[in-house]
Amino acid sequence: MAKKVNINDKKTGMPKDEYLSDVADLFKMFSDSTRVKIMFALMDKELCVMDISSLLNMTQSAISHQLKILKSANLVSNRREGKTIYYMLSDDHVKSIIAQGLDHILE
Amino acid sequence: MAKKVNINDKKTGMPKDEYLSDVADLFKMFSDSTRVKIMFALMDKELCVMDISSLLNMTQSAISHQLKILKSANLVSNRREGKTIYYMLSDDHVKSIIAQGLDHILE
DNA sequence: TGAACATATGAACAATTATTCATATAATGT
DNA sequence: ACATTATATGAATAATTGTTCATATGTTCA
Repeated sequence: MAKKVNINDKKTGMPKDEYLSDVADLFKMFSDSTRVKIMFALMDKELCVMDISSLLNMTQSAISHQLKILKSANLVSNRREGKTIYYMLSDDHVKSIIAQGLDHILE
Repeated sequence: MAKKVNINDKKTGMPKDEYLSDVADLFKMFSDSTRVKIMFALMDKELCVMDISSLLNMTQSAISHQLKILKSANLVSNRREGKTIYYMLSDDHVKSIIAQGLDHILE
């Protein structure tokens, strides 16, 4: 039988503060339209920084800053190929979270 | 045959800016731990403002402000019963979004 | 080695935001 | 009408955050 980890607080019955804070931090990554656009663009294929900045019509610096934030949250990863650095989603969850968001607003 | 609404931009092939901004705005509602806690608490049952503030150990005012924000995003609704106002989730999407967030961080 | 290109980074700034405090609104019971 | 209880709201404040600008780092090729 699989071990069941208890994430709930004994008093409130809710998940411990830490977990719900982590949930909020996760969604914070999706709460900025630039980041959402970046992640959406990466759903199909990997892209380099310049690709993304011209696709979104934003400066290389702005994109680079946001990519760093997404990477620190482990939502994107990258690989270098010569001078170019390609970014990709690091997790299928990203796709389904965005899909669910679109679902909700289009309902 | 159902009518297919095109939400994509012709140039980029991505959903139009407006939609991805709306997605970001939706997730912004889930990007604050107080709001996440409130919505989690409302998953089971409706609660009045005082219930929520004592459950989360926060002031009535802070909770009231956040409830207003959630209501303006149509994520919660309320009903009055005498002096008391009960809040509830207005949408099953809320549950599944939070569940998916928890899923991701617990994986 | 040096020029050219791709990306990263730090500081600064404006804008947004969550909470607090004080007070207002609304409903109830006496 | 008045005191009490429940909730809402406006202003103020501190903290966080996204973008810009200037510059640094790292890679390639001649």
